[in-house]
Amino acid sequence: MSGIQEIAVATGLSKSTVSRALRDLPSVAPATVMAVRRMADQLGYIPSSAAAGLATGRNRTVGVVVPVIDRWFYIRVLEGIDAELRRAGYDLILFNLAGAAGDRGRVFHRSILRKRVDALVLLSLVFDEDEREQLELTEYPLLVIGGPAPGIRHLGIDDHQVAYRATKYLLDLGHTRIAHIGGRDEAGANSLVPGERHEGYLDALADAGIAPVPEWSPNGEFTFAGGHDSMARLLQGPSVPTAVFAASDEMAFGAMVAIQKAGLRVPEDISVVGIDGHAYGKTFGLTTFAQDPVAQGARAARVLLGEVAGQPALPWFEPAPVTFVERTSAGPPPN
Amino acid sequence: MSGIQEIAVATGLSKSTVSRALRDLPSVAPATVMAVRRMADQLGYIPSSAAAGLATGRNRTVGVVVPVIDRWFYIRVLEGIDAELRRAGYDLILFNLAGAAGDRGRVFHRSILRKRVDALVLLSLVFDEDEREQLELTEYPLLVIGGPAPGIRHLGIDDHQVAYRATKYLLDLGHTRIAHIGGRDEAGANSLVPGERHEGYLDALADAGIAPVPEWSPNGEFTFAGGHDSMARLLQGPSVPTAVFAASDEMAFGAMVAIQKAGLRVPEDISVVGIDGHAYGKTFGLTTFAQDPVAQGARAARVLLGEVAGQPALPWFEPAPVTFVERTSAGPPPN
DNA sequence: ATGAAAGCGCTAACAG
DNA sequence: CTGTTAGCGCTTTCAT
Repeated sequence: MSGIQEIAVATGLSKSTVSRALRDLPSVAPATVMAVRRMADQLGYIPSSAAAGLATGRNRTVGVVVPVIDRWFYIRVLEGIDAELRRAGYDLILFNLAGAAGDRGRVFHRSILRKRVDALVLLSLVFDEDEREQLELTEYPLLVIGGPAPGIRHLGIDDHQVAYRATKYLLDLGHTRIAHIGGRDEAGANSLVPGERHEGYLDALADAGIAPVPEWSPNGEFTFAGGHDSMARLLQGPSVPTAVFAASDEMAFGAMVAIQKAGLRVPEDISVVGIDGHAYGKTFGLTTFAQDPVAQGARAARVLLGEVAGQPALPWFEPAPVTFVERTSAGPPPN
Repeated sequence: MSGIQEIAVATGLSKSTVSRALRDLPSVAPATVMAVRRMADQLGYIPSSAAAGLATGRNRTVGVVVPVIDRWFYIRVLEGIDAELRRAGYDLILFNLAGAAGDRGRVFHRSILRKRVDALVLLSLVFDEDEREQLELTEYPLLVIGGPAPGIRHLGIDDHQVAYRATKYLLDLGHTRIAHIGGRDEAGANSLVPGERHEGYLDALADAGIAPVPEWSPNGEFTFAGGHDSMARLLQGPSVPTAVFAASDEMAFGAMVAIQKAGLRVPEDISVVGIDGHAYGKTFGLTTFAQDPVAQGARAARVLLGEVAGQPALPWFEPAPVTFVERTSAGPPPN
């Protein structure tokens, strides 16, 4: 049924040698390795990760904590992490805080901090004092992807800058009446991202000498429906903007749909730009500032894996690259 | 640093008692439990899942295998599974076959079958002889969610029936020129779902005495872009359908966008219905046949957890419920 | 290049 | 209600 032991007796070798052969450590005769190999899968040997983990203290597993999972960005990051982990023979344990029905604390203590993972990736999460302390107590390497997180190194784009660029792009096109569909605190994400992007927008406006219209910064909740509803409301306001900068592509799509529903055209009547590089962008013709979450995830996984293997910890990351993708959703303001 | 042992000496109890107290087994004096508890977190005790796993043979983990992750359905199912698992104190290991860069076999042997999970959920996957054999060799309970999978019990909607109903709905509205945007074999999914849905469509047409137009069953690849492109092509054909039944909501959205881009209206010029119950549906006004993947995932998790706990295995599942959601994307054919 | 022996940290009978 | 005694299956010095 199970066991390195069986292989040992079947081959007439010792457990140690079999163990070494199976992990192809040096100093095992090639012939021996062969024999062990053959016997192993002849017996249908399946290693016990628990036993190996107990013995080595390593679980060959990294945890990924997401605030919610049904968001384009998180999913792509997950893909990037997964691919890299898989390549290294590591498994990925997913912790979805949203699934915990508000019981974030329990997930934290009972699951995440359990000695089950060798490293941890936190997605767009900000932590309170207590949580941060807990995290620091953990021995393993960790990092945040997505938003800056006070006290923890983080990997991601420069949110403020990209928002500034996006707004500036609209400004340069001639727009002066620019709205920003952003978010507040994402469901449990407690992330700094929405704020950073809003600031970037505000700063670009300020640098252009334009006073922001308070009603023009609705909360799109970082969802398609939220973007749509925000735009619909904007369209009914006493004065309507000629351009919209959405803090995420999904919200931008929602806004575009709302604009079209209202019988207006993009970009002739209203221009729209987003941030992300969502797959739907091409079809929607959305002009956007694309980031590469898959690469970010892969990068994170590589760094973590390296550190688990003993490499010195990287204290911080340079900002992840952003690519401007010009399509057809933005143009000069009407008339 | 670690260990139940430390707590034992610190409290003057034995390892066993501490172990019992920590897991609140019966037959431990309440006072003892208290004492152990306090000492445990005073010492910052973190249990070793590897040790527990080795001792019990249980890992408190279930694996979920997805063909690709960036699909609405899989993500929702994942949420359902995760929530239920979390509640039971189980962890979820994610296996993304797409991430394996075609190396499906390796993921299979090196990871999935490793003795690391207590149960397995397979999403919309069909297996070849060899894989099925391997799966049967595993001791733990498993099931497929999504598509029927020969040889393995499966939980999901009745794909043929829902497709039949969707087509019938269009037929009853008076349409006779109905196209079907479906899929072939999803990227590595190797699923039976697309075929079943196509059959349902064909059968409904046949029952209505309508001969299908071969060109009207394009492959939308189950993606938004695929749905869009398929529809765009349909629109350029020598003859254009008055209604489209998309095998998934995402493809339906793509089709709607293509229709609008062509200057046509939904449903006045062309009706569209989908399958799924995607969150975007409300905004798009899509009439669809909604399923509840979160519930399916939760159900699966509950069943598996029960079986891990010793309950007898459920041999099969009744089809998951489908709810007809009538919105505004379908109406009678023009003129 | 291979073997022997001692654990890794916890659970599970079996006593008491 | 609590303690003792064995392991779970693998890795890892230390010998040989």
